[in-house]
Amino acid sequence: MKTDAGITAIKGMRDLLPEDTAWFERLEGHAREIFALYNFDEIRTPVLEPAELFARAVGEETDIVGKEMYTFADRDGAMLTLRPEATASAVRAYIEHRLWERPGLTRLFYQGPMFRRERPQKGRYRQFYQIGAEVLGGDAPWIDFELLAMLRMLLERCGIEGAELVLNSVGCANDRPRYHAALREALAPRLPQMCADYQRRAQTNPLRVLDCKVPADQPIIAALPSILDYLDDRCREHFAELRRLLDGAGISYRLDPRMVRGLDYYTSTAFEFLHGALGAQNALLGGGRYDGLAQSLGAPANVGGGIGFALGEDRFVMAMQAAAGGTGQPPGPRALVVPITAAQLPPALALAERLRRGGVRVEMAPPDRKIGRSLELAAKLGAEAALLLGADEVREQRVTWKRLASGEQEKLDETALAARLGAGRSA
RNA sequence: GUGAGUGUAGCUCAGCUUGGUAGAGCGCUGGAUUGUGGCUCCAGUGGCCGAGGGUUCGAAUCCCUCCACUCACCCCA
Repeated sequence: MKTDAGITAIKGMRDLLPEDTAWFERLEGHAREIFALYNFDEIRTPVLEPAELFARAVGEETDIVGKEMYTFADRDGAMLTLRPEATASAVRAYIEHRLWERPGLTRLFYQGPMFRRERPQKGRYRQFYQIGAEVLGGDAPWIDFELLAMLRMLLERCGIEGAELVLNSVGCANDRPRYHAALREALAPRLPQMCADYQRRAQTNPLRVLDCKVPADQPIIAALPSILDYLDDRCREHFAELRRLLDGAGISYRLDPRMVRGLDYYTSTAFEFLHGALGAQNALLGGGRYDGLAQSLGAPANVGGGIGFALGEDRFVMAMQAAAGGTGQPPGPRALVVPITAAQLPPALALAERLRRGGVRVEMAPPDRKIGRSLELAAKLGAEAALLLGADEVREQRVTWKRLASGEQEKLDETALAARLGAGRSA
């Protein structure tokens, strides 16, 4: 909607209204709870970073860096970028503050807005929200296992059913040259038949050819060699061990040797959770291992690897709403305080203050309206009770408590009222 | 960057084919006699019909241009 001044939110950026933020808060609450169980602590990094950070971490050849970043010159000429993802920032902070010197693994989670200048569509916005976590300082398969187990718990807690875990290993720096060579060789005779995009991509980033969705190309892609046949001993054993752990814990997944990730820093383990309720943007969350990223950002060679994930809150919330069968409403006040005339406004305000100190969510009705109007308002707000305060009540030092659902009412002193409002309530 | 669809009241939409002064439901405001609600009934509020141009006596309606939004491609969370 356009305002009189013609000012609207800019393309791809939206206002999250109370009925939306209620879902985001629910998701974030569940995530914080579960992250704590796995001993993750929160990190908050700046929304602005030096442009170079993402070029180095995410990769010059990626779509994100190549054409989707909000990058601009600061007043002093420094090139700044609105973060398109947070792993690079988390690892930058990990190095900058030498967190690897703290005991044990470093487990960090984050939450906040990310920015990518893409064409908006269902489940995709230019400002979107991610929750993610990173485990830094180790590369053992059981670390990968724990991260996936944690994600399973989060999906369960959020009531999301039918999410499919897709798993692959994309190999390490050791494997890539051999696999790329094999890919190029296999592709060479077929390349002229493939779409133009992928003819170019076969040179710049052969792995991404596997991502091609053009139907005509599918038979060609199906016949290409599998990355899994080109893993070195270490990568192969790492992946095999992870799969044993997952199988042992009853965590099911679909192995997809064609699944690759769009960020260059990924190595070995790569995964996605897909969900059907999201339209074409069906990736609910994604992540993987990125051994070597810390070194490429300046960490010493002895600093261990890392693994992490990011989930798209906007998409996750859609899946939660699909599972709950509706979009829902924010909770609303527990009680509406109704001063019957303006004379009772001060005592009504005082009553509301005392109730709030007691932990009750309270709304005030404007004074001097017909009582019927105020009760109607209470009903529409979803309040459990209306608290009527007129001249009689003030004189008697009591409040008329009325339960909206049943219509029953009673004049109570404030102790009894507090008990009535406090009994058996959860937020 | 490419393609398709849609723009009419705060919201969801009808009206457009076959041009004749702008509609419905919901919401909001008030009323149905005094300090008692959700239902019902009555009334009211609210729109340069996305913008600009053209055709016409007359355009929400037909034509052109632009813009915005949505979905999809691409890519990703």
